[in-house]
Amino acid sequence: MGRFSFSKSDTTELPKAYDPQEVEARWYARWMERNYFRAEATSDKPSFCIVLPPPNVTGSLHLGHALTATIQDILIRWKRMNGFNALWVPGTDHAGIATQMVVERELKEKEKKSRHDLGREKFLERVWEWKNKYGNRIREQHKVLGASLDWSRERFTMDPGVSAAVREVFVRLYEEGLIYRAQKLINWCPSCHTALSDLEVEHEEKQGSLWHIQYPVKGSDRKLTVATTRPETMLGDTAVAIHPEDERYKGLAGQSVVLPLTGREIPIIADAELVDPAFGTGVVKVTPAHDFNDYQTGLRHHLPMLNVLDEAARVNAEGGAYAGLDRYAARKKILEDLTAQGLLEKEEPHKLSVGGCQRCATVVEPRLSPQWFVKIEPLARPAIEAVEQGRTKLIPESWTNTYFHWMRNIHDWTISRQLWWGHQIPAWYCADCSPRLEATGGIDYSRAEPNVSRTPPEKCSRCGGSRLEQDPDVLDTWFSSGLWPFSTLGWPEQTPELKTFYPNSVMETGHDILFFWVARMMMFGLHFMKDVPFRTVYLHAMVRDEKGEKMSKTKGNVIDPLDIVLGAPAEQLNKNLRNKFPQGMPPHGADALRFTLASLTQQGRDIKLSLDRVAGYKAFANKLWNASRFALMNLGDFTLDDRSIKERELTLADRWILSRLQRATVETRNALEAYNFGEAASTLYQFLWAEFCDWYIELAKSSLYGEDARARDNTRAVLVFCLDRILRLLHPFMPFITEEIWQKLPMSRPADSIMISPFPEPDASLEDAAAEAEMGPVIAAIEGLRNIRGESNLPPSARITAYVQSPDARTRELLERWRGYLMPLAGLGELRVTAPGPKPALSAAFVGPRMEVFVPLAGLIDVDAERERLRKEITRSEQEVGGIKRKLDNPNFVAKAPPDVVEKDRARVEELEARISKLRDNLNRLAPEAATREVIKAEAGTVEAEVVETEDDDEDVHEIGGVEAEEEQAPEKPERKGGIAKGAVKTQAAPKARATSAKAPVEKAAAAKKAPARKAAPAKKAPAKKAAPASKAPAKKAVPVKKAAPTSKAPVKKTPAKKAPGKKAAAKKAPAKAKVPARSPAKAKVKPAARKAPARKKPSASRVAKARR
RNA sequence: GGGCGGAUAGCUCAGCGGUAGAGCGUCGCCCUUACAAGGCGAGGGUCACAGGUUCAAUCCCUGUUCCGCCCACCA
Repeated sequence: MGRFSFSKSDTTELPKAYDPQEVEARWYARWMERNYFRAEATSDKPSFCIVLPPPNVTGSLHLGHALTATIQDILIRWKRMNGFNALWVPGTDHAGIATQMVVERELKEKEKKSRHDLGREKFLERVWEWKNKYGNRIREQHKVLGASLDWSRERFTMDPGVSAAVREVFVRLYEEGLIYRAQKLINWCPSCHTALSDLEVEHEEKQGSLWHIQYPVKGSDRKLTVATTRPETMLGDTAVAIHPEDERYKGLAGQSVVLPLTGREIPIIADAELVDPAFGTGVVKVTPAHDFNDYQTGLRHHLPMLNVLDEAARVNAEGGAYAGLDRYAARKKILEDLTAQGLLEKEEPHKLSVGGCQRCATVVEPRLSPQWFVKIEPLARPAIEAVEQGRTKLIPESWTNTYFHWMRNIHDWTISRQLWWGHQIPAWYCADCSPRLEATGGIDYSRAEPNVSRTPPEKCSRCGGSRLEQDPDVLDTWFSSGLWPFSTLGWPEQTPELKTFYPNSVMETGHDILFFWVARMMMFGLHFMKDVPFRTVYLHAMVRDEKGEKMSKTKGNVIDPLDIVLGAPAEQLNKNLRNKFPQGMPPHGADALRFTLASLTQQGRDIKLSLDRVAGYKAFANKLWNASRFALMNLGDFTLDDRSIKERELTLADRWILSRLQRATVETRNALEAYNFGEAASTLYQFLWAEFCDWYIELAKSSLYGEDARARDNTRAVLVFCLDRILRLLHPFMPFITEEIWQKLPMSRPADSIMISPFPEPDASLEDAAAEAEMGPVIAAIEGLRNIRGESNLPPSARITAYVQSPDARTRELLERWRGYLMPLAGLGELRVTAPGPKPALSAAFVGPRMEVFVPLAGLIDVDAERERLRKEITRSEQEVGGIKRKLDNPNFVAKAPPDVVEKDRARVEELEARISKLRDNLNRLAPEAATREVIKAEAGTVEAEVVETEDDDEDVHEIGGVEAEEEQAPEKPERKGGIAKGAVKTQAAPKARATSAKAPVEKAAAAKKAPARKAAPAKKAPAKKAAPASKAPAKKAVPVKKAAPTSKAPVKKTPAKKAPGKKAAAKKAPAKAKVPARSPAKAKVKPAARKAPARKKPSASRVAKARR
């Protein structure tokens, strides 16, 4: 496509805060209009295809769906930007039981009717109406999330095309003998009145009882005691079993017992498989029609199978006196009767696992009935092999074993359901030649032979009769979804789509449907397409609430993803959320939700979604917005041309950020390639915030605001270049905000939307190790200075002077050259870079790599805090060096560890020791005794401040007191020693000379101003402001004008009064004080404890360390 | 009864042989002209417990204890 050049009108200034609502609504519509989601079967680009796991049509998206949509959209957008013909197929599932139940419930509530009252045809019309009414909701929700689905290919599992595929598969499997009909014991839901597959039964451990019941042996006085958890099934007993080797019951096999209550006579059989002599009494009642074990036993021994329950699990006519009773009522009655007859020996507590219906939780009843089955083993075998051979790969890999285990122990699949909503089974029974039921005269389906056919047959293949009735049952929902990877592409027609997009590239879904769905797709895909349905299966975790609990309506902890995105009034929220958001949930935007979900993605575990996290990523979006806003505000009429960025003459910061960008690009791509969405997200988060915003933008200001027009334009170019790349890297995660900003960048665009422009390629030539190395000292110096400032609680407005001494000419040259970075970022008023020499007296010091940085204390640094800081640094370094030395002292280590590791440690020791000695040195110079005797000579221009000999110059001390404001400290100053405040005092050695010196006044101003502004009095700092400036700091330009307050020192005087407002004097000081005394002891304690802390633990330092790496 | 995960900072989680990282929360200073949904600084961890392998273990092996999940026709 052509290039779309930037036009000025596009660059409206960005609003100050990002408003996702407005932006998101706008872009989705535009993408749709322009057909960007459409993938063509005829494209010559490599194809990449994902089919969306079809949600239930009548449902509504939950967070699990949002996770699915997010991950898949990331993959699709990423691939699309990488030049793939990326197809993402949307669709919905008819979800048999679930949907039918919903409609039935409504019918009952609104019209007090059952589906039988309506009849099949009418009822199905209702369901379709329902589907048409609610079926669009899913689509709209996906749009809100930004999912780039190809809506032109949307499918529904009961569409004519997909239905034809279902019939085709059924008929072919039947013809191949892989689908059969049989009367077998299956799982039956007495409430839904349908058969269920094994998977649809959920087992739960429950506390039940084991009842011991006596069965009189026929023709003797002996009684056999059986143990059972389900006494009601005794009505259907057709034998009693003992273990053949059991001495206790020797000789009984072959005799019979009289079944209590019914008087029926049943045989005693010996069966080693069923009976475990050690369990219970060693005698088992056998009920083949109501228990899977007994069923097998019944087959082995050719026992009669006596069904005593009806479809609702009530006792049927076979139950004699108990007929009509519900199974549990029957149990109760039976136990009572047994007790009355003295046959109930005892009842003991017993834990057992009970199977419940997945849909309605009703306890499932094994039931003998005619059903359709898929003979699964022949289909499972190739599906196992495909994974064994790696033709399909599961991610995380740990699922592979689970998959194998299940597939190797798989049972035939019960596919018929006694429902109305679904694919009616394409089998017809002949009314002329089928066997009839005696009772009703209807066709006896358990014995009838079906005519299986793709279309309704004209006549019966057996007798030629034409009165054919279709099998009333429908297929398991998963039968049709199992075909999804090819049925959506037009199969059984040989469409171009099928050719282009099968096998699909990735199947992305929750691990909870590995068996339900993924395994079935594998089997069907391999069988009918002769190839795996997809190359990769990515299984994501389950989304839980922030406490790790499953979200469910009954728990009331469900969070609707759309509420997170769009916000919601309080009354619409669940109770937890309502507590958290009494005013209603604020909108977070789809981008923030998506980024959150992507970040939380990690292998094989539950995802606990916390809204605080979402809020954090909303802030991230805002950060991106504002960084862009900053750029746009500072671009002037600049437009980035197509010339390579490297041809420009770049500053250190420019080169550095480009190098970092290159690394972030590689890392992001690698992470995505490996499906590490969380890592990709975190890489981008860190890069944008901690490197681009925290460092680059700040550094760039020096050239952006500078005089040099060329440098300014070059930095503008780098800004735009970086933003462009960042936005593209981020686009798959945050499609909306990235598009919105990208459209405003002044540059020529490769396409008119970011979503179809190329994903950033790594460009090794941008990597610039030299630039990263050069940034090292700059960053180190800035961080060291900030640390000093921070520990003394200096306000940002206070300018300080820094003396940097480095033995290394290169370092000195660098710092000198890039002083434009150091000064603003470290808040310097003045910077002197020299070779090592005399150190400024009474100064705070930072020992960095190949450099020492000094900040004269003159009036603003808290000496006590500074000492503390140094001690801390020393301790840390000592601890680290101690550990390493211990290692080096071990001859084995030196002998066996790789030489580079040893070398590294040696170097580290050297470095640390040098550092420690410098730190000690600096600490000593701050020793209270020393301090009293030092005088700062470093006045105004005298860079080379000298350590002044010990002259007792108390002036500073006095000054201190005199230094106004500063302090209310006075009162709390702990003891003084030799006139020097020893406690945490903002001391300042302020020789009178200082007054004339450059900085001093400034700091004073700052200090003064700060005092009043104490946060203690949150609201009004207004007055404070005024008061502040005053002091002797008249002219200093260093003082921002605005701050420089009016005139007189009068205000200053006032300052003392400050305690009144409750500023620090009152509020903060007090606590501080308390802290101080406590501090020492505590400190002592802390110190030892702190031993493990390595020197560079400060986050920023490590961040940068990383950055430098 | 099998199998699979997990146990790391107050919380949620990364890291997975060379003595620990993020986000949120906490504490301190700041409304500094991109952003207070913000900036700067700080504090916070015997990496569940016990053995073993190794020069070196949060990381590998074994066992234990707790959590969680899956599978299983345990009368």
